[in-house]
Amino acid sequence: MQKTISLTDSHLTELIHKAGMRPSVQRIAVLSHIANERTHPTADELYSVLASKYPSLSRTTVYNSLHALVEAGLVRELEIESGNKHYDLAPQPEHSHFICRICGKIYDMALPDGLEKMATPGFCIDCVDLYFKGICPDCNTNNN
Amino acid sequence: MQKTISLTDSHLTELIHKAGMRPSVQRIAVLSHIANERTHPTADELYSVLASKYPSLSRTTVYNSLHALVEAGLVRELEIESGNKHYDLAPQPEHSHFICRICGKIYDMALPDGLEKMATPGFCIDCVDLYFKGICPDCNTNNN
DNA sequence: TAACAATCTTGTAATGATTACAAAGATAGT
DNA sequence: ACTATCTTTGTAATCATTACAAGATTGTTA
Repeated sequence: MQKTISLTDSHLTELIHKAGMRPSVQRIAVLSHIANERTHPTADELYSVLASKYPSLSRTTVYNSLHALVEAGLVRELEIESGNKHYDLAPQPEHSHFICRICGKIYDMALPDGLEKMATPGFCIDCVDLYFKGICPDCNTNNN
Repeated sequence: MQKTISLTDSHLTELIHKAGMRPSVQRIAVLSHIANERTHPTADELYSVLASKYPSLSRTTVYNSLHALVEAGLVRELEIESGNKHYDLAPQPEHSHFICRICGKIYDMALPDGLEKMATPGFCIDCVDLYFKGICPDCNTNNN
């Protein structure tokens, strides 16, 4: 089992504040879920989970918060699943992602250094996304 | 200037036929455009271009053709741009892709061998997608 | 070559994620 | 407390994609 470090709300508040945004309850909730659950949720998954805790929460607010957090560089958008954007905490070691075709779960994977050197000279690279697709160990076991 | 090899319609017909599908005019047109123009078009771009040549063409047919061609392994779906699937010819050397944030053009790039070995043991990888984003040489020059 | 069955195409309607927008609510600084 | 600014909320719109059913085309068989 992997040890996870929980980011407290006051720490997240500080991060949001430093990014020049107001640390609203909703933004903290969104960022906290992404940072501490590490499930790479979609906007809709975030809404479903948080709506029970914050009954007045609007889907639009989740989208607004995500956009603001991405803009601030605190959150990163994953385009690993067609038609559904997933979100991951940004300030952490660079890594790649794997999505299981059966259960849909997204896992963190290693990312080799210097991949951007693969690019043809003359191109200015500011973002590298490496996505793997296949079957995860859990689903592989269950289907045997 | 890069030398391009044109795939004739009769060759594409054969490819489609071998894949167990009927080589309809529409499918050949879609595959031919993807194979010979190499612009990594979206479904909508394909529709716009081909509709002038085939006035009765339906958007649904473009989607149907793309699905069938992807299913057959002749065409590959790129998820490099959020909310817009792009399409590329599949049977060609493995490569990665770069999208320019300014002009939106997609370029082919190298792909290092053995990337799937990055994955954590126990995972079964059947697909590797490497995407770069940034500014292309053309747009870099024009903005200086 | 006529006829049947299977496969494709087409157009329209539906879906689902995301965005636009305007009004109501909350916050920070004076 | 006051005011300007920022944020949330709900509804309506958008846009790519999919579902579906009817009509057209093709391949096969006789």
